[in-house]
Amino acid sequence: MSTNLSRSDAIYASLRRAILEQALKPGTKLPEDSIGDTFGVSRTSARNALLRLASDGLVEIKPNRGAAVAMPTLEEAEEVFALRRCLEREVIEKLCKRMPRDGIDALISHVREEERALQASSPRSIRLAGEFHILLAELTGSKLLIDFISQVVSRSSLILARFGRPHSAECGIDEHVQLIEALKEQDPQTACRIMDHHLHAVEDRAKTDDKDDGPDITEILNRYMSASD
Amino acid sequence: MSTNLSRSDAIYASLRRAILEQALKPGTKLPEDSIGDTFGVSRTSARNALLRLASDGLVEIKPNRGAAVAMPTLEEAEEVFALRRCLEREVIEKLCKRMPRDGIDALISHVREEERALQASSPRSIRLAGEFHILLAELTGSKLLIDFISQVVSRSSLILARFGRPHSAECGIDEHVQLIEALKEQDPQTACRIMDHHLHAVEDRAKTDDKDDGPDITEILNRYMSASD
DNA sequence: CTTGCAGGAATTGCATGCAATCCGAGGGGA
DNA sequence: TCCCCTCGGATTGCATGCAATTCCTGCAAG
Repeated sequence: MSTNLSRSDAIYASLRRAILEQALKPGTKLPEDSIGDTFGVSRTSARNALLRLASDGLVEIKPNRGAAVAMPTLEEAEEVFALRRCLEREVIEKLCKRMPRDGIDALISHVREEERALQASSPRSIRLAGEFHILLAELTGSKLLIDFISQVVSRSSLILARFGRPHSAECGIDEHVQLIEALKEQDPQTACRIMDHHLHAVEDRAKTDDKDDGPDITEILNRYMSASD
Repeated sequence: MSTNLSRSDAIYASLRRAILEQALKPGTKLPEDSIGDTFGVSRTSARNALLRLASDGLVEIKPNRGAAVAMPTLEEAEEVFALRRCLEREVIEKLCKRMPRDGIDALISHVREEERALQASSPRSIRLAGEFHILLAELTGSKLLIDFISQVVSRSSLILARFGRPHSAECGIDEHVQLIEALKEQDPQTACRIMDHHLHAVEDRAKTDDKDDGPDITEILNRYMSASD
């Protein structure tokens, strides 16, 4: 069966999307009760989802204090980007050695979708920009690498939500296109250079810019209850 | 207070140690009931601990089927070691650039403890060998790097438990000593070479060698209930 | 004006009960 | 003999109730 989605899975997915699309901003409190109520399930399932998000680094859970969307510090931001450079280099090297059939096509069509979302000013564009990098990792075929890249990309999104300019399209789409070109030519030097530049460009958007906590999470969550993409 | 250990924390720690010291072998089933009973808590807490172990990759949870100590495949093993080389290189580069005061001393004293445990044929030696690498990561000061290294090291232990020779001391302690020397000289070339060789030596112990499932987990767990090191 | 402290509201941590799910054993039919 | 189907055991998924913990508010003393 394809309906393998237990209730906590659905909540996990919805919350994750809401955070990655910056609908839930860093610092927003996420009480088990409210989440359970808005999704029509008990605290147990909500708690479960929050635990998983915490292990992804997307929410922080303080004992007896509750969960909240994680607020990465500038220090953590540096750690994330340093490690991300390391991991993305590994991805590029692997892909230059062996790019799966139809890999380039998949990348191109993803970038197309990014462009579409960006022109429509859809909040999806924020998430899609990150998922481009996850798609790169998926093409390597290494489950673990996919996992790790997903984590640093998610955390990067969070960092941009915390420090970046509001609603900045985190990734320059041109750079994605250039990267695809270098990968097609199996040129790891160029590809790494582009990637480094790309990540630096993202990193440099870190400007101190604090935002206050969001008030009504139920209102936001209602928009994210559907499991559709 | 230092007693910040909720019940599920204690269970998580105990199970983790038992797995890393290969007292619980890959494939061993871990029913929530049994664990809860042996630790004197309800299934809720046991479940919580199992969820965290699953996100570490140490146990696999199949929906409605229960949890079991993860059985990594040879394919996954390759992924783990490839990524581990990538991450450990990052650690070495960071440490050659900046080694914290007393870092070398900490490493030396850790190796001493490894030697002691090995001579005593204690099961701790298996875990300590892995923790040497975690200590290296800790010296970099990057929380995220510590986290990722911990994951690949844990998974490596699991792989050795599954495929390696029984009770092999996974890491050659001499190589740990050599690595410390290279770090002291701030020689990343040599350090990386040693590390690569070191990891290859570990990886090469992968010999197909299946073991049957362990019968009495309660008996094993009782030895791991204490939170002591 | 600041400081200390008690009371209460909010929230989680945990235990337990019940229903749902999955797998394997065993019987009946071809 | 082989296959399918049903039934039962085992185990989890989820909901709910209660106790424990934390923090915040307000008041009174210095």
